[in-house]
Amino acid sequence: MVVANTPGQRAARTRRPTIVDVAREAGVALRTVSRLINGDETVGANYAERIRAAIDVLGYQPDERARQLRKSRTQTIGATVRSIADTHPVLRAMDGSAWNLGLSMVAVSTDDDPVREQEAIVSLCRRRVDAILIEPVAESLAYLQPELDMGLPIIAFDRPAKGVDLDTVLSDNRGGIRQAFEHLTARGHRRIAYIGDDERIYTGHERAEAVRECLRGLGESVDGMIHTGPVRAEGVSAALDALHRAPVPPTALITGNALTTLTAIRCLGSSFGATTLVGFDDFALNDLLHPAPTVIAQNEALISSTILDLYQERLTRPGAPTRTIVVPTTVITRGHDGLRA
Amino acid sequence: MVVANTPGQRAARTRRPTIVDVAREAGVALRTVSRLINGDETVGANYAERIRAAIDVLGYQPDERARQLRKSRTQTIGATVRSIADTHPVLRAMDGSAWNLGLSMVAVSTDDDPVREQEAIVSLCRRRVDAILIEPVAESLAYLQPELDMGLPIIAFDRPAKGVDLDTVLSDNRGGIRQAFEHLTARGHRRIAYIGDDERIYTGHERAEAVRECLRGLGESVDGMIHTGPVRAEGVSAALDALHRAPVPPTALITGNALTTLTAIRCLGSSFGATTLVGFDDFALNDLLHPAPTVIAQNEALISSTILDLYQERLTRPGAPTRTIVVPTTVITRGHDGLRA
DNA sequence: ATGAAAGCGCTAACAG
DNA sequence: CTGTTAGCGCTTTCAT
Repeated sequence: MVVANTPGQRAARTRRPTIVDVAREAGVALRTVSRLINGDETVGANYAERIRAAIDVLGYQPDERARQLRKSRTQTIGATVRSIADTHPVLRAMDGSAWNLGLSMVAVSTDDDPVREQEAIVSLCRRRVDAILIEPVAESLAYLQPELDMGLPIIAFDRPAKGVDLDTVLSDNRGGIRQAFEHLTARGHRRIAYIGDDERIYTGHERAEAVRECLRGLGESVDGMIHTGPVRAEGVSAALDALHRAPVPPTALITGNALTTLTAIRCLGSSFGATTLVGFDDFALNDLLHPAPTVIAQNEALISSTILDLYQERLTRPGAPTRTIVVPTTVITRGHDGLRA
Repeated sequence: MVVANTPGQRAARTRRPTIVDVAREAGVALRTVSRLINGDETVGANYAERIRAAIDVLGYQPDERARQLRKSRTQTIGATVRSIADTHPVLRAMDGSAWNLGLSMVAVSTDDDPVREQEAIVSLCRRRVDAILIEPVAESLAYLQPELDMGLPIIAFDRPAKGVDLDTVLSDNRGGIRQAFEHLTARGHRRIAYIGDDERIYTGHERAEAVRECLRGLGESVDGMIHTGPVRAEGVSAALDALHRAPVPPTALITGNALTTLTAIRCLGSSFGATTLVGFDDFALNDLLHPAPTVIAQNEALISSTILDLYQERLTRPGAPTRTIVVPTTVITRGHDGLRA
């Protein structure tokens, strides 16, 4: 590790200028500066000029904390998500649209741990965010009720919140599985297997359940075709083995979420190319794989704008009944049409 | 899109309790509540109990804005990065270590646009973050000087800042390229080509320049072996073609960053497997590719801890000369040892 | 159109 | 060990 020291010293510190300094420098009242900053048109042009000059020469920058403390609004919406590290697509989409509404977004990770979830929510409340977006984890979010009563808009997404009545935006998990089945049956598959997330997780449950329904609808046996549990290499590998050794092996596989899809591909190794696979969730770099798997993609853009709509409406009519909105998924067909499992 | 309305109405709002409410409820002085909240041990046990009960019954949560306004510290460090969407590995690493120091991190995107960069920095200053971490973009960051003078620690990473003297943490770009050459020459390659980012970008320049040095060191011609420019499919594709049609085609290829590596793999398509490739930067899902490319990885953990060290030292000795620290890279050898370009 | 003054919710001197 | 009080920097009535 190379270290280079630059000789120059740093200048001595000056106090950070406040709005009072600006007012003094410009020779006007504090109030007038404030009005100019907040875009009030009723400031004399000559005054405005003097103030702007003062701001410039002092390098004044209003203190956002003080401003927010005084106004009630924070112009910030907070979000709790599984992991801030893996850039949640919904958040990414929201960040853009929120910006257009003059809102900032701040996200914090829960690691799908109820304790961390509550810490995250508390931290957001202490920052007095204008709204909270939650990808719920805990068995009960009843502790949110006081916040709700105080008028804080709280919206659940991806999974419904338990123990409390929240505005909610979900993907159509069952519809997505049906789309996967349509894709596969159109290509002649009937014996379709599923490997997915723990059924204690809402999306895991919904998707597995939908697979059962579809299989029954086809008159196919469900037995041994559904493998769910925490997504880990061993589990997926074992499931794959079991499927392979089944009396009547499946001809196609549906994986329940992006991580399962990736894990399955890793486990399949070179036999991946010979497996007909449809994955729930699209993921980055998907197209680099050979063959690239067909996926059921969630409509993050629509989910994001729906969340924002719900937020706006909640502001308008704080007492209105909560709503749950289900957003459809889409099949993205890629070049993966092998015929063997 | 399915919409379900839940009949329940929301309760009327109550005012959010303040520290005064807690004091009144507990029948103690405001000051005492404040001391309890801030972990002051000198609060009578019986009082403490009463206060805790009051906090609980009122659902009191201290206002972080007010607290920060009063204290000078924000306990937050801000960062400007190319894109907040693609989870910067350094930030991810920093988030963890910062947490251990009781610091929060807030990141905002620049899109490598100097205007957005300045907006981002200003926004962080207005939030009065305790320090700013910058992945510099602008031709001159001289406008930061007043902030520096006011004692705000500002640290550049990934590339040096121009027009201002900042503490800086860089990867050893040239060393990384040398490592790539060592890896390749050990496997018998001498005609090594390079496709990389625009040389107007610091890392792009350093890496391309290092390739030239290495090539010359081997006594090989540099002519036509180096292709740099904004990373786009057409450019990379054209470069690949040119390389392929060269009088003496290269036997190995170095790609200058993750995006170039991915783009090259896309362009190579099925001939990827027959290409000897070493990429600068590791990337997610790398291992899923066949064959998985060998990469020069940056040491994000070390970069992150170095940044934090620099920050701490700057707090301790505000006037000290700035330092530039260069962090070594590592070769991650993966199963990609084909012999043709 | 502008100026004086109150107060957002909190912490930290300073006395008791 | 506890209570009173003065601000942090800003917005915002309320008069002028």
